[in-house]
Amino acid sequence: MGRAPACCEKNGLKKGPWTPDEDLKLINHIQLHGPGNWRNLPKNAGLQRCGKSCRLRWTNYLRPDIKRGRFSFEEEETIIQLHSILGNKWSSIAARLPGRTDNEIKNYWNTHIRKRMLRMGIDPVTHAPRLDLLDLSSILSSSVCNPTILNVSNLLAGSQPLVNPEMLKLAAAILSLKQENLIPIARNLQENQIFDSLMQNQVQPLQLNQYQTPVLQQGLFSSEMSNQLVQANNLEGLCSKVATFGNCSDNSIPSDLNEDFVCHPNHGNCSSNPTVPDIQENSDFQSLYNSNQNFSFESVLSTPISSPTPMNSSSTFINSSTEDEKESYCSNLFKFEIPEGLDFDEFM
DNA sequence: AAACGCCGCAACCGCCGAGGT
DNA sequence: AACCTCGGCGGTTGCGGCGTT
Repeated sequence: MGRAPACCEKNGLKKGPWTPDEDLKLINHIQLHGPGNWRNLPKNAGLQRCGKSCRLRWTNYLRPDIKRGRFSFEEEETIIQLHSILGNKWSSIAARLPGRTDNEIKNYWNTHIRKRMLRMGIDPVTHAPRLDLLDLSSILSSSVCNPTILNVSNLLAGSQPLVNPEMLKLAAAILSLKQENLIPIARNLQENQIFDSLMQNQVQPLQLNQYQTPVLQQGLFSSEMSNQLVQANNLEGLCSKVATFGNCSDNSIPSDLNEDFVCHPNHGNCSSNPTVPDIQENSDFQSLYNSNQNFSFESVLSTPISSPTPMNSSSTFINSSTEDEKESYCSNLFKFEIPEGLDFDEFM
């Protein structure tokens, strides 16, 4: 696997995947002489590789302290939390996850977490709700508080609609519920501060880069950053509420909403409590985000890099769970899936 | 069974900063 | 100050496995 290194090709050095024999040579040499001096290592170890290739092979794969296998829930939680603070500083994130390499974390982020966040309507870069979803929140905010304001046809009119039509359907669904004397829901939404916080967000999108290393060094956890995480959580709550209602066989739901938002049949929450869905339902993934509200730098950064006790040592691993099961955490959390017809790239 | 397409991840690329001369 | 070497980092690529048609 992997690509052929240009430098190796130029120098007549071997390229591509490592063979077990090469691995053995590299391991034996490092066991005898230790890592380092990568430039001369290949020659001394009898390898037809460039030093850089040897170093990467060692640090990303052969190092004895590397932990293989699936990421635990605790690890995933830590990655997301740290990424919200550090951004794509994979080496810094890896330093807090004993046994994991920056490359492994980067890969896991790009292939699993990032995609899941997109599905959840969370921007994986800023960890804030997606802007198009914020548009929805502004519609809801104004219309729930002042129902005379909303004119759906105006929002969709013109060559460039103000909002994504799919989002508008969601808004229409909520307004429909409100008109069916479901005011408490709207009030509950407001109690979650979703409107205020999201409105702020809409005006000033989060610039997470400003919270990188300098903030870390100061040991501060920005309240604004915390708010962003909470806001993301709140938006999830909104989605949960809306989509849970969509799961009801209630005639108050516009038919076109049900067409586009596929609800999972196994949720069945509406039957037990059809009017006020509980956004605090058990969900590992939701608790993950909820935990951000209580997140402190100390809790993460206090773990020594070389700590003999991995931070997940006492946690419940979900290594045995399949990716589908992890996905189900999300679907349980939000009670809806983005319609397949929606092109995420279109919103990026 | 073969063809096709998607996905995960190992490995490379290119750039940068630190340290030495 | 300028240059060079080395190691590290984030971004990207593409092979191989696997599921689907």
